[in-house]
Amino acid sequence: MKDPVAVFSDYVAQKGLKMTPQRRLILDVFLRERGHMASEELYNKVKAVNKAVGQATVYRTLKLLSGSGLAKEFDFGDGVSRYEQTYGHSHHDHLICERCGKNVEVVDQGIEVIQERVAREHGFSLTGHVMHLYGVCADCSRSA
Amino acid sequence: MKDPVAVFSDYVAQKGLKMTPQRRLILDVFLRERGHMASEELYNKVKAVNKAVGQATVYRTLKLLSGSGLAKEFDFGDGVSRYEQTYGHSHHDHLICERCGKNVEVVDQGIEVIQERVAREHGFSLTGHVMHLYGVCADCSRSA
DNA sequence: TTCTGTGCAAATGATTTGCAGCCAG
DNA sequence: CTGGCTGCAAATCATTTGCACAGAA
Repeated sequence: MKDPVAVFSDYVAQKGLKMTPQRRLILDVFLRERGHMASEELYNKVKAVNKAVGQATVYRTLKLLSGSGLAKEFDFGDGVSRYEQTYGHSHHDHLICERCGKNVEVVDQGIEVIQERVAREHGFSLTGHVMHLYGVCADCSRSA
Repeated sequence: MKDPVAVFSDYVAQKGLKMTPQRRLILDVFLRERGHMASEELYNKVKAVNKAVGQATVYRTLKLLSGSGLAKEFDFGDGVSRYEQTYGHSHHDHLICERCGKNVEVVDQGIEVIQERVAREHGFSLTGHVMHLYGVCADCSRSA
């Protein structure tokens, strides 16, 4: 399995685009992080390494990462787009606490199978899905 | 079962708010529609009846409808919030065609049950969920 | 009367885009 | 060289908010 940097280089090259130091830096910082990250968070972490990088570049690069398949864009319903790593990360859904915002990644094979079946029943071929379960986590319901 | 207008009146009264002609008009227009509607679409339809109604009032009223339980806010990932009627509509998930945007409402009891179980396993008490299945519909895959 | 609601316009906040110069291929 | 990049600031776009007046309870 190629390393993510190579995946990105290939994607960029194949699109006739260029590999720049900014893009490499943003990719590095992005890969170093776990979980979901908003563009602005990433921008701040990137600035910590190189203050000269512009916010627009981070936005533009995140789109490229998305296109290359290394990142996936998520929208949790607060007006901020978040991105999560998909490289070496298996698919998962989200279990979100409405009180504290805690975000747990979950997978259930049963759900995946049924989703496929539901789609097929309606003549759809499934390409992806987003499932967010909202609730109250143990900690929050205890301290309520 | 009370009619939706009564549900809204009660909600408004109980909150110490007032029932105004604008709110009634917006509610009427909203109820007359099927499917998912963005604030601006609703605003346009409302304006067709009464040009004097302001866009901000539509936004504000949609929030109230949401709070009253008559509407549910949805975010499909394009930066626009959409609302769908929940009155007399049972819960459902969405099956969305990536080519033509077709949006089919689906329910599967099996998924609902598993979702509950998954949440419980993580100590969460579930309050709601959003599930969007993305794929290509029969029509689009035929004409591809 | 007393607040709450409304329309309008200005304010927000995230994301995008135009531009002039820079640099990877 | 050349067309793609970058940083900056200005521009968008959906949504929110401040305000003075209007109107429901």
